[in-house]
Amino acid sequence: MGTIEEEIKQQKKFESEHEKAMVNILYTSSWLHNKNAARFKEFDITPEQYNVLRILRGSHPKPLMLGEVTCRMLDKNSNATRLVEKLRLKGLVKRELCPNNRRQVDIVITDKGLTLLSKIDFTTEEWNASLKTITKAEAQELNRILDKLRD
Amino acid sequence: MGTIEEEIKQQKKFESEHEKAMVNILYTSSWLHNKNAARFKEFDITPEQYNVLRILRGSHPKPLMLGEVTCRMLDKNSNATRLVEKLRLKGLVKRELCPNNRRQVDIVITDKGLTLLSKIDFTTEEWNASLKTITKAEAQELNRILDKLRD
DNA sequence: CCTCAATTGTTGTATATACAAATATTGTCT
DNA sequence: AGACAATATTTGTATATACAACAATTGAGG
Repeated sequence: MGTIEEEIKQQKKFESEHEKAMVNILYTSSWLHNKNAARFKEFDITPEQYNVLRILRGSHPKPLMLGEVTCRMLDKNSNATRLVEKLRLKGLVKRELCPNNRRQVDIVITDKGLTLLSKIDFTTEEWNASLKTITKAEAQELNRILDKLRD
Repeated sequence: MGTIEEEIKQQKKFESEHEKAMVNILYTSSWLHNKNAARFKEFDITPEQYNVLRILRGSHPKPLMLGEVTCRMLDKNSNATRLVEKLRLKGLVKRELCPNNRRQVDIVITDKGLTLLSKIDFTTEEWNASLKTITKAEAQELNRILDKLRD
């Protein structure tokens, strides 16, 4: 591991710190995603499916309709219908037509889903430790700058 | 736009600044990717295809074999064979079997590809301006922290 | 009530990611 | 030369992303 230039064997210098920061965010995100995928592999779910389960646990036992799941997802353009269907086939969530509005579909995490998440929780400590190359103050500064970038 | 908690309508507080930073990187990366996709749409290429073209322009007129393209890509797991094939069908790159090692495939950007990139270059100023919500010093600090995180 | 726009979700198609198996070629060892 | 490991790429399959078209339901206004 090293600077972003080394990682992608950049031939020419970046034109600006801003361009370099953009590439660095995209690259680091891919790196994080791969680490997450490896982390969840033994539990037979993907990072995206984990994210949906976390969202549903956050509102449990209150169900969320599909649209509410979508707007809480990290990637707003992804297709909650199909992600939820994958989880349903694994028995981790339930789908129910909402009785008072038949356009809506209520989604609830099942006991099996909650159990899976609590198993994954046990691996969180190790996970957090792997991010401790930066200090808490640096993490705060990172959050501040990223929030400002999207402003 | 606002803090990452608002963006994803987080119900509970993040457990740590580190966890929040991870989510923030993934979220900001998705946000950047979407902005990039919109930027390249009028040129009928995707951000991933643009990245490959940039890599090939960087070594032009020297060809790169597929493996060299792969290791320079932002996402190392993506499949250069198929990305390059899409670009070839658009006439933006050429593929040639390497004469001195028939396992290798040499990839070169075409004149059409170079012309396309130079057209896109004209939009770069506007693009850079949109990242100027953060200062150069903040971009530097961001780069430093991201590099350290991956260490 | 009837029409029509808005809401909510589903489906189709193209692109890219993730990973493993398969293929062809080259270099090495005996 | 023959066997075999290493290299370079291709292909298959599953997952997810991006976007648009479609369908069903609801609510508002005449």
